[in-house]
Amino acid sequence: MNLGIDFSADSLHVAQRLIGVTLLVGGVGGRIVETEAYDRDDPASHSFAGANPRNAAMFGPPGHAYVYRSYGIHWCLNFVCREAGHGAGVLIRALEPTAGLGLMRERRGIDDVRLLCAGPGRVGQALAITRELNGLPLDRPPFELLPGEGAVHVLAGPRIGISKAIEAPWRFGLAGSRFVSRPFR
DNA sequence: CTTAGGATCGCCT
DNA sequence: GGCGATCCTAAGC
Repeated sequence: MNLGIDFSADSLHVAQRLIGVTLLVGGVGGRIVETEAYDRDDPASHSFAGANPRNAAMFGPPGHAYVYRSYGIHWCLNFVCREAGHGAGVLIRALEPTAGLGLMRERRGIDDVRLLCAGPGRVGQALAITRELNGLPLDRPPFELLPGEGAVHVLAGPRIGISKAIEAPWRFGLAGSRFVSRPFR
């Protein structure tokens, strides 16, 4: 049970509910300000063509991590949704840094807070995400999810960096946040 | 401000 | 051999 978030729900629902929630990995992280939903019948999803060694965690139990290597360089973090075997998930695209700023600056090699976690690859580097975390449950260390404060206004728009299903408005963000990877419009 | 190229891994045809 | 759920740097308007 994480904050009343039901990870067995639809990835679209989970992606919106995660906005405003604080994500920490080993005590380092911040408030989630941007997510993207992916689903099994979604041409842009890693799970679209079925399970393989790389995306296996996406077909595992909900409420666990799916970590993948992007462009052979970056590590990106997803939260698995639906039931085991379905293949849905939510990509964590950006955080507003709130905890472990010094460590994140060191790992990223930059000072600008605004750019520490503004993008899925940057989140991975700042939180030291690696394949060791792939498949691990989100309700136990090193993961920690903390409830957001008050109501949040969530914006939606097309997902970024994909070439299929480019029109689906399955990217979500915290209205007014300057920590998103790209503005909503 | 926008655009272009390189880095580099795993699964695909 | 091709192509990404990306990011950084450099160069051009």
